[in-house]
Amino acid sequence: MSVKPAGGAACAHDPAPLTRRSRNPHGQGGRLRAELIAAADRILAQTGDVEALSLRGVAREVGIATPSIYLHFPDKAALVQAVLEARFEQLRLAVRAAAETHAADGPAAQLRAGCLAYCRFATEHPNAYRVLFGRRPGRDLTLPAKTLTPPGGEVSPGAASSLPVGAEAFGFLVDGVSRCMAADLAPQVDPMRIATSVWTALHGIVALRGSVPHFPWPPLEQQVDDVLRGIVGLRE
Amino acid sequence: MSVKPAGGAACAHDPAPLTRRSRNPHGQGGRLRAELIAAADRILAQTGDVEALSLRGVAREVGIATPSIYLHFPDKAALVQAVLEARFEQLRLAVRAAAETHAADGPAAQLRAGCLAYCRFATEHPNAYRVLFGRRPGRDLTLPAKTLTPPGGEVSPGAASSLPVGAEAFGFLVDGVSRCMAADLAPQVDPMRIATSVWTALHGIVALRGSVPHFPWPPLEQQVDDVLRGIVGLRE
DNA sequence: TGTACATCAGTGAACGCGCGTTCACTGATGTAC
DNA sequence: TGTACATCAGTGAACGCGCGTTCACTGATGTAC
Repeated sequence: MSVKPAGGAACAHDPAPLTRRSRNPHGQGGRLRAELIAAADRILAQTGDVEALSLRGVAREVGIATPSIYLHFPDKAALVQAVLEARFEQLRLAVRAAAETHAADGPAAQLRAGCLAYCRFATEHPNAYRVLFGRRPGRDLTLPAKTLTPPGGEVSPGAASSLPVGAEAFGFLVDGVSRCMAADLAPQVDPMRIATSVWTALHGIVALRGSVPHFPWPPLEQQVDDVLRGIVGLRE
Repeated sequence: MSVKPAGGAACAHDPAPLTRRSRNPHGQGGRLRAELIAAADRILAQTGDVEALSLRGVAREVGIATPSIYLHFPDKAALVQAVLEARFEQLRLAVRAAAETHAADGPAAQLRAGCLAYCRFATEHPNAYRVLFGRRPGRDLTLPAKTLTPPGGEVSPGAASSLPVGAEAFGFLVDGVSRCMAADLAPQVDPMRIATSVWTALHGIVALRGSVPHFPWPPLEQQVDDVLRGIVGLRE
């Protein structure tokens, strides 16, 4: 007595729905929207490829008919954009939480905690990170603009308006670097310039780990500390 | 009198061939192989997406019927692999040429030239670079193993055997760092560890430029010099 | 020198597939009277 | 309290498309006799 999908004889057009979802009550149709984002996020976490995401695959994962997606998103790009926004928000929250947790430990420890949180998000969710920062830009998908005015920032309004949501996390980084300089824990140089090089260094550390996993990578903490010493100039 | 593709009435199945290629003479069939690699390379340079490359697109670009590709490659993966090998070779040659050109200028200048050549290749061919180092690994495509034994290397044979061809370029990097240390231009630390952090730093510098082009990036040379000072410890 | 034949480079049509999207429809839940 | 109706959440079938790959075929070039 094997458990079979409801429906018995499978429809030839779309594969048999593995589990038939129960319909949402009136006024709660919006729930499906969240389920769709979560399902697409799950699929992207496995493939890491935005282009390879298919609406039919998402519908299969959720257990609905494909056209039902159009009740909540006008097209595929809108669904993908919603997923990216959700992931950027997760990254932002992870970095902020780490920084707040170490607020009492001094600017250097706080900066280190934020950097490590960024790297851990990337290494623990490599495909999600790739989707956020490994895309070629200007293709079908663009992210919504959010304001970014980093302290001491040289970001022109025009440039900032097209920055991804993750730019807020970059603001944390500039802040952290500035505080270390203010506390005389690091040489006083343009914090924006230093933060930029820290960001690229961290990105390189985690991105190459994802692309060349068989390389004998040193411990993440060691590389991050090397960056904080070498680029920011943190003593200790 | 507009110039029309030969054939007049277009076939409905494959789009009309825009230019009809003249057939290769006997014994020269291999020429098409090179043309196919070049065409696929051209397409990838525009899209930067290995998954989005299609045999039909390549055939269109070259001006042949799609099945002709199978005379030279057993399947799509083989063609893509050939393209990647060609691109890796270009990167390797670019870095080596830069290093050789500056051989007489001392180890520091030579290392700097190699690093800049690596970054220039990446920024001048962003999509090609993305194809080489931005892929998620272990998907359908894997690169052929080539031996890598960097001086002072800690790369185990098992790990090295799965490294991409570009690993030879990494060998140049370890060499360059070692020579700077030997000439007492930089602190004597494990050159493999330093070279690894330089590689990730350079990768971050160029990869993020490709993914977030609207960011107010500082000049490439400045960031590279910051890395050589901060990570390698080059004085001056 | 002529001719039958083999080889080589490449073609045209077709296959089955998964895709995004559209369309007319269903059927349960709530609401006005 | 009963009932006609509107709303809401979701469905099933179909569309046209581009894809990788297979198959039997073509037609020019070279070669053996």
